[in-house]
Amino acid sequence: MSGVRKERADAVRNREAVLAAAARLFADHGGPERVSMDDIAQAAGVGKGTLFRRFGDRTGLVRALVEQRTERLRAQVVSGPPPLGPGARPDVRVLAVLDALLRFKLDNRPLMLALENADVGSPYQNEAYELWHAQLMALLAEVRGHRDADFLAHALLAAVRSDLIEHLVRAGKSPGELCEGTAALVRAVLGGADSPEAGKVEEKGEAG
Amino acid sequence: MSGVRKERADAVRNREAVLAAAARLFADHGGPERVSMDDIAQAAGVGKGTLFRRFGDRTGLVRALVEQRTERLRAQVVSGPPPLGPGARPDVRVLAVLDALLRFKLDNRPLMLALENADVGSPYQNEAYELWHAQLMALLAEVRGHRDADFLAHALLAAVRSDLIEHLVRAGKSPGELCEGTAALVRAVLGGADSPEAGKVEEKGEAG
DNA sequence: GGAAAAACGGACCGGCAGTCCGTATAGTTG
DNA sequence: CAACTATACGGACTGCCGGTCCGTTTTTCC
Repeated sequence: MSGVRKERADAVRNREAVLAAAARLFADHGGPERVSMDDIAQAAGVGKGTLFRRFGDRTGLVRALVEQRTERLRAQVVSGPPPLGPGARPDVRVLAVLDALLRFKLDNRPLMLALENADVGSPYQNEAYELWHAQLMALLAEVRGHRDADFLAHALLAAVRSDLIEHLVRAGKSPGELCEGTAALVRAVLGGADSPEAGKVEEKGEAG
Repeated sequence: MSGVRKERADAVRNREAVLAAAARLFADHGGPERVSMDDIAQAAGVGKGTLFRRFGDRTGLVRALVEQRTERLRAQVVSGPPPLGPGARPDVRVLAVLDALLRFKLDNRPLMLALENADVGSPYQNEAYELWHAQLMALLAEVRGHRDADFLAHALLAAVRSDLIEHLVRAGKSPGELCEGTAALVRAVLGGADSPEAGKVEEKGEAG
């Protein structure tokens, strides 16, 4: 009775080995473009054929890596506890989401930089982007109406793009400064109040 | 004394031929990564050696193209007539600059997209970026104080990045909608008022 | 007109993405 | 446990591309 055979154990092992090796090499070398597929295969301890059979091509590998990395964060936003997840006030949540995204990218700096630069237009081809955008747009609409919510959500996300973060960090900005800047942007977009009272979004951590 | 010889005529001719060919090919193929240097050389009617002697490598070629394209716009901002150039009120000028940048990128869509994606971090290695940023930061500081002006200037520029524009256009947005979105973002950042009434940039007394 | 500087061009080199297929192995069945 | 089959493995192989090198051609200057 041949139904569907399970995925072979060695295949699973190899796939994970490749993803792990790729993540490390991309991070080490600061960009997927700077690592050859041969190097990845060798570091993972598999043949080149295996690598390409699994992931199709370089882009496929990068995409798989993106999905693996963002899944955790996505889960937190979709169904985690407030303020990131549902339940918090929309204004609070906008800041929480942006802040989480920023911190996530700071924590995975070389990798996320590599991933967003995978190829032309890649940050916008990433499936996760749609999610962040839809989420932010809905929240913005709640806070300040539907007008321009679409574009403004894109603008907020653009402000935490990996290469901008990289640029600022290299220019000497501290993570705290970036968080503070992001918060200021969010405040401005949310309702304009620059003063804390109008839309006091409780300060999250960094700006302590 | 004959210390310096002039640049040879054929060198000038060839350099321009290469730049023109590269611009066209990049635009046609939607990205500098998708065009081989051989193709560029052939399209320009020069040998490969000539191409590399002039521009060093692919990056150098792209950079030269960027400079050539942005020079006009730069001149307008630095020393053109208001509202783009000096003389206009800072709040007006912020919008004018952003809007000009947006329109410029819309007009040169495939090329600018290609240029900004030249390689990792490229939009921020572009010399012109420093100019736009410094300009916007100064203007923002005038309007709303120095606090966060640095980051907010970056955020504004991030909102008109070529790949975002490309994404939005492909998603069906009209240029008008993009301008409108940009304007909304600028209003929010400038002083917070979103509705034309509630708190425009403050009182816009025309005659200062 | 002629010599030297400058530039030209395309053959050439090393390396890399992606393919192909003979071999090895996990899983299954009796 | 042994045989058997589907599945996966791996690395040799191919074609292409970025960048170099150097003999040849063009420009400039006197």
